Amino acid sequence: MSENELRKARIKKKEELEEMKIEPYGRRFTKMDISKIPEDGYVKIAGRIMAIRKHGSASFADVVDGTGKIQVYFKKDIIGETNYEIFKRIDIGDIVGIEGEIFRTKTGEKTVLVKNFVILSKSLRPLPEKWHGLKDVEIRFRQRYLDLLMNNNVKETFIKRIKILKYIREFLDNNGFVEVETPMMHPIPGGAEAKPFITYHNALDMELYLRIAPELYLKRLLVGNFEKIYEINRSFRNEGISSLHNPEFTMLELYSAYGDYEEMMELTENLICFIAEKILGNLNLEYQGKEINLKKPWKRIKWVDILKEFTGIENWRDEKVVDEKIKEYEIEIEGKEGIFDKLESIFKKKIQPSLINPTFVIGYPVEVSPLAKVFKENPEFTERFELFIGGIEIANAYSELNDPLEQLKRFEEKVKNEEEKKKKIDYDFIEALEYGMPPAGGLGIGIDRLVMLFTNSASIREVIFFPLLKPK
RNA sequence: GGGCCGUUAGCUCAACUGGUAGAGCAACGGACUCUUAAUCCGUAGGUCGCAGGUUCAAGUCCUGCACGGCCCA
Repeated sequence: MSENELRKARIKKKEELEEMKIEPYGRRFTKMDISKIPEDGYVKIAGRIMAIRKHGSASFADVVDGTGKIQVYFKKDIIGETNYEIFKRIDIGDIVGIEGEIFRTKTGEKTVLVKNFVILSKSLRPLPEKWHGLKDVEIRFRQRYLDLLMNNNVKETFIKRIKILKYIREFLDNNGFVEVETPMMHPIPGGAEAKPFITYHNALDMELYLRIAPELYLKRLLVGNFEKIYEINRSFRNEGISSLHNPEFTMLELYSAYGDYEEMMELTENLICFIAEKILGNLNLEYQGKEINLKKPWKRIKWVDILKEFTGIENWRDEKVVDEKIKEYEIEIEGKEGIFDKLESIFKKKIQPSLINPTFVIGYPVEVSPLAKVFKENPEFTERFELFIGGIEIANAYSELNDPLEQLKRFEEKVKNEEEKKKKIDYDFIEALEYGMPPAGGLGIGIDRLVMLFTNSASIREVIFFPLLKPK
């Protein structure tokens, strides 16, 4: 039967129910969770019919709610002729409310003997097949509700995501942090290097940018004497889509006044281990076939050292040396990239995939760290680290630059002309710094990627309910 | 943006070197009052992603496009 015919057959049943004075779309129904059904007694439950096994005048069905699954038994003797006719018009996918007696079948399965039932929602479209589930990735992402309905492990993944967020809040709240909210619409995009989405405010007649990072606003709060703050933020970057990138994504950013990047390393270790103990019960993680051990302390290595170790590059400021390696590693370059883009490409290709166990890479060049404080003894590098686990970049943190004039200089170095300066430099932020921001440690953790690790997901789309897809 | 792969019934998948498009589940009709991938008998269901082209003949070969996946950038 074609899709339309299947739908028509169900609409016909709906109309027959209406002729029998049965509402096909019911109302408030007080029910108990299926997972809490006792061993015996009388219960009222509700849920979706996921399977029906008809045996003439008696039939079994599986009912699923948000908490679990139970078998129910419709018997003509018990519910009567009329009700059995109503039952016959129930399809797989319909949502029903049921009351009845709990008993055990011959095979020992806990079952509700239906005494009474109502139809709460008549489903007009057939669910995907019960045995193989829904596999078509495109349908899984576009119609996530079907994915959640048919594939149990998908729901588990998202429940883990929800728990991870809960444990992050629990950990931070217990460690003296407060959760704050800052704007998602920015007059000047800042806090990261990324192309923003542009939007427009009619009444103010101005362009606004969806935030690429909350950093500059959170630091304003440090100026305002908030000391330990975090924001679990949705940010938006108008760039490519890949198994690690969704245009909107969730990040944790936190700031600790009077701290530094070393404090952030300890905090990152403690936070992720806390989550691991809660979610996994231990510190051993398997990600895409790779064994990861989260036991503290995690490896710490300087950026220059790891660069040298994996590539042999010592004089990394020499563009000729870098270009040679680009050639050697067969990395394609669009031509316009600067030396730091090239170094990043080399890092991503030759070093990052090897960083399976948690590794803090410390001391990035100041040129690629415009918001970070430099080392006192070596101003070429910043007090910054990136954390890699399972070959994925998970976190980025630094001792926050709190010298307003130095910050302005760094911003100005990034822009080429006067016109761009006006547009791109957040002078309002500089002004805030001029009132005095305490030294601080700041940390950003990619939540989607963290969830990928803990759920062994190969793609970020597996951990975002509705990843961005082109409309069909 | 580039390369490779995929798109066939509502779902999961077949269809050999081009030769009348198939199965299971779901659906529909029937039998059946302890099944659980219920079983048994029967029926129906297709713009083979879209548009061109080659050919006597295209799901199959060629070109373009759309969407998706993986890899690269």
